[in-house]
Amino acid sequence: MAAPSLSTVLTNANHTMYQSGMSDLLPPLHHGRMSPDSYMSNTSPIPEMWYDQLKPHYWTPDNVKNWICDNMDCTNFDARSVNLAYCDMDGPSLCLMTQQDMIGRFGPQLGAHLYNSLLKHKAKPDQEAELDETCQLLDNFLDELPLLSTLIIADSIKTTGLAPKRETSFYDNAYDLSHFSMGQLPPFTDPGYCSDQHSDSELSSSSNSGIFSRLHTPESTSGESDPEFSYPPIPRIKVEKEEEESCQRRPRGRPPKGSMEHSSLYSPKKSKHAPRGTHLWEFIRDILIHPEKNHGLLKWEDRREGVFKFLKSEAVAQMWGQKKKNSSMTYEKLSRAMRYYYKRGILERVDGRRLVYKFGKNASGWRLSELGLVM
DNA sequence: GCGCAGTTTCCTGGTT
DNA sequence: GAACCAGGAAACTGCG
Repeated sequence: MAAPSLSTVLTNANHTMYQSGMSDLLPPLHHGRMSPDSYMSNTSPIPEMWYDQLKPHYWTPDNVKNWICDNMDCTNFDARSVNLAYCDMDGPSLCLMTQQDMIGRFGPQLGAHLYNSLLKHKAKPDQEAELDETCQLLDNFLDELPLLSTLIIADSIKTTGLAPKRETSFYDNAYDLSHFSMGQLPPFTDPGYCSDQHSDSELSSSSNSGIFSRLHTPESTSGESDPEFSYPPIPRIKVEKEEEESCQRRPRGRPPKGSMEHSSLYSPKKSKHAPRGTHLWEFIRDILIHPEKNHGLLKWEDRREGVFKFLKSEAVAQMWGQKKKNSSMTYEKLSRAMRYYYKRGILERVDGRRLVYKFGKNASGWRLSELGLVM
């Protein structure tokens, strides 16, 4: 390897920056994305290649340095011939550079290589777009639905005997909680499930930050939050007949006991071209690798080993149910599906630990190397 | 229509 | 006692 010196220097410089907390000073990334280093905030070391997950325009100075290092490594370039100060720039500045600028700074060989690499990165489709559906689901789930707030209210009633005061007018339009006493809380309602009745505009009247600020997730970093959400099953109230009819759909799986008589609900109606969607383990993975959207639903126990834990098991199950248009999903059912992954090597057992699972050899897309190295 | 993968639902029994 | 785990069995959906 001809370029260890500068790589080492830059890596050490990065490390010093991170350790000194300077990364906190980096400007926030666009689109609400977190800086790559914060992906690793749980248990993992500093990422060196997270720039690969972002458009060059969003790269931080660290991302740029790592990118340069990688290119020097793969071209066996002698790092000693590069002025370190030339590497100090952020993504937007880098994107403004012409090929001549690159060659001027880094020489004809490395400069041309860097310029081509930059073009590739610019043209590369955003990998995170693949996660948009899950992200959107997370946003919708936390932003539009009363579930978690309902749980908070239920919890509040359970502990104090009093319903918490409502803070926004959102529920006044969509769910008037004052109509519900304990045991008659409004059901988890899926806007996609009944999209005819509830347009996004009707339901999305509050910002993420507003909802998030109202959510209390005190255990989100402790790993001991499930009891917080160990609420009794929320009874479903009857919905308007009109809504009911439009939302009627034969649920997947074995029909609930005693439901076979209701043939109107189970008339064969198949949409051959409905999208299959992601699998459960992919859904879980996508939540895990999007910690900025996670908000304490799941957390990595051991990022390198792929060990993770459900912090709000029922909430995740409800989200999964929302994705699959199945409002009766529970953690019990979700966990059964998870256990089927053991046989297939997608998950591995983690004995003796509740709510803890581990990605297996047949699970992909969660490893740092997969997320950061693939061009 | 068939077969299969991937759940979903129900269930029993065990553990924490 | 509740929540969770394990796994068998049956039923269902989506897709080739």
